[in-house]
Amino acid sequence: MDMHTVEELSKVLKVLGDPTRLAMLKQMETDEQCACSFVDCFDISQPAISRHLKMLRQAGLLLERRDKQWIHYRLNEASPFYPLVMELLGQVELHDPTGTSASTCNVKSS
Amino acid sequence: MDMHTVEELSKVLKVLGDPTRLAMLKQMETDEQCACSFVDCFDISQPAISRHLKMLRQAGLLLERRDKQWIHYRLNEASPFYPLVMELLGQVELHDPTGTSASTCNVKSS
DNA sequence: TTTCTGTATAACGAAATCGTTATATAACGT
DNA sequence: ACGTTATATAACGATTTCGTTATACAGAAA
Repeated sequence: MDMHTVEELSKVLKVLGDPTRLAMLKQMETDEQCACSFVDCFDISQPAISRHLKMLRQAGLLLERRDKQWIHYRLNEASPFYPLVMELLGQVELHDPTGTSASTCNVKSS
Repeated sequence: MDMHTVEELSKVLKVLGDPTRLAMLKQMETDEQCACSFVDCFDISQPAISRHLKMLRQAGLLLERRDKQWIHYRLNEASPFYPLVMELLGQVELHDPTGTSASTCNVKSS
């Protein structure tokens, strides 16, 4: 098991401690996601989504792949926090992650 | 394994996402701690310590035991987040949790 | 009762957070 | 070139966070 300093770990937990970001990560649990899918899925503006993605990226939790004009994000399996993130996501219920999801959100299937 | 909603989990992660609170929890990992020991251990004021403890209590993570004028806090093993907290604490390095600990902090032993 | 120690709360300020709208940039299609 | 779509950044405001100092409360001891 990898060990972390209090500073490192608390920084990551702070990033995870937002319902929108946590729900975004949940959507990336199994597949990569296009940034635009988050815009459809959450009832916040596209710039707000973009900033959340930036925070997740800066925490080292995400990798991106550009395909034409779309940018696909996925979990960074090489992050020292990847095991932790996966375990947390495993404890997150599906359906309507934030109560803010639009009807097109692919996480809400029930 | 217990499951949590995104809302619940993100709320707890937010509480955990502060270096002082995470270090406080680390000190309670094995033993209960008197509130005053945190005051000695961190370079912030007593009221600041008190507010951090209140947040941890309100998140359901702590239980308290009054003994004369001292209040001893310990992890709430009945919290649905207790297993998660313990696992996180297991990934936290000891020594000088925040870089802010005073020389009397009992966590820094090396 | 007064005093001391331990803890909590009130009131305040600086900085961070998280949303918005407006605008810029990148890549595609016509 | 131009318009459209996808994404990022800038600028701003409301709210939250986290520290402080001052004060209140609780219990012990003189």
